[in-house]
Amino acid sequence: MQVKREIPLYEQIYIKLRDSILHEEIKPGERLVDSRIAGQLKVSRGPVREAFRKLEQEGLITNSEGIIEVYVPSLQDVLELYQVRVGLEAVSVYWATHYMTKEQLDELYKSLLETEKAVKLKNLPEVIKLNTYFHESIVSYSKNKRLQLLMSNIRSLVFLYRNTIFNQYNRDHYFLSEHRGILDAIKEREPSLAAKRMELHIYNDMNHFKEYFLMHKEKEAELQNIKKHTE
Amino acid sequence: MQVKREIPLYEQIYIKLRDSILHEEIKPGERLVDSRIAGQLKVSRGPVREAFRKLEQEGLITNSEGIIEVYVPSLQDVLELYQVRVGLEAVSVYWATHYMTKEQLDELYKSLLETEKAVKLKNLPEVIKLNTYFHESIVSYSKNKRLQLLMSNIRSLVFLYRNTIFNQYNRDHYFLSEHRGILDAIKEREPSLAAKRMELHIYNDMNHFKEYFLMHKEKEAELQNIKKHTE
DNA sequence: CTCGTTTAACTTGCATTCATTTTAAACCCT
DNA sequence: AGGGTTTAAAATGAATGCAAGTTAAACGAG
Repeated sequence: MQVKREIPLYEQIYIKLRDSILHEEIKPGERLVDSRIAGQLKVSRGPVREAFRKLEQEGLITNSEGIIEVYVPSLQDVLELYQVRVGLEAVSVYWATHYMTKEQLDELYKSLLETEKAVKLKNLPEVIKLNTYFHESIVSYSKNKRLQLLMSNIRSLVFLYRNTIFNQYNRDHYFLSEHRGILDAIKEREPSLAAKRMELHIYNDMNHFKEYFLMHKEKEAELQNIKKHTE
Repeated sequence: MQVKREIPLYEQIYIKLRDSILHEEIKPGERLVDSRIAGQLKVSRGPVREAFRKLEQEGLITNSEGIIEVYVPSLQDVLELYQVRVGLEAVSVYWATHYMTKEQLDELYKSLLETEKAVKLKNLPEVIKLNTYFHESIVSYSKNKRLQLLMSNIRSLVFLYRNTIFNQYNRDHYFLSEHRGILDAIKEREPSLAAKRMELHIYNDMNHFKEYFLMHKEKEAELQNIKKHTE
């Protein structure tokens, strides 16, 4: 019999802070002070500092001259993350094509139908959920643990950014056919084709994100202008 | 003017341990005890523990039930790392093709000639050095900071593994023409072709590594058998 | 009111100390 | 000698204490 050792405090604090950052209870750019957090959580500063080091290595917080702040991704950062995703998800689907069973594939086709429904109903949260499911499934079917680890880190950062700057960017329904194209390539057991389609899909996604971002910034600038003139 | 704050101890310890692991002064599987290291470095345990958390997050050490050990990669792990490399380096060369200047390209061609010389002279350390230079250059020309970060982490782990299990696996000279093919594609400014060739190159590398590994294991098993019979 | 100085609070980094658990060695009894 | 118990050493986890530096507020002189 194995007796489980309880999870150490620094690990619990790490998870708690990580979640708080991803759920925006702690906002990007916000400063983190070990003593303050230790006080809030009623623990000593030691474990809090250890948690900081983990978050720092993960990229969720920055440490510049001893000043700890929640990571604030720039557009450049997000584009770089997308480029990395292109590489990693292409490899994912390449190997997933080798390993996925017919049942697993059918499941994804089914989920795709649900996504279509959700798009028609303009149920955005559901669309996002299903879209995430699509990508995460394929990554997990790659049977590559490291790929999964890297992708989960990246997803955190992209997720953080999206929720930070604007609630969601409204993607059109074009991605449905792209998803279908990827599944079709898997069905035909053509890993390279599947990878190619995944690449294009994510590049498209990236470009839409970029456009939406710039549009958003423009609007913001306009608002600033109006504000200035009325002052 | 900026006055630089001195580097904190935990950071120095992190770097020191990291290097020690990569240079095999600390061997894979070896247990790390914070109090012992603190004693050796004549510091307190606090900063050592913070360094541990960074190394842990980076994947260089494992933490199972509070027992900290240097990461021992399995063959599966290394193959997974190679698969990840395929994705990341393909993306690297894709973007490097956009950004590399003629001078930078010429420099790599020149380095390739040197590699050929080194291969002829069977100067293995030089070959390895130049090979690493080739790949790292392309990653850096991608102008993607995150890509560079991920690749440096991965390189550490692969490096660790190679040096651990056997000193070096002896790759044939075939990779020279593959490198040349990649550079040619960059010269023609064909990002997709360059990416494709990089993929194939790394997959080839991976397969050779695998073969070499299994051969090595076989020999080891034989030696074990002989040992048993003579006991 | 503004600029500069003083000073108090805060923050970080590191060391020391303590409690608990784990490991290993010594010991004893049969 | 073998097996089990006792006990001492070591290791982890966490709290507290302290020094040095930074920030910011209070204060006062011009």
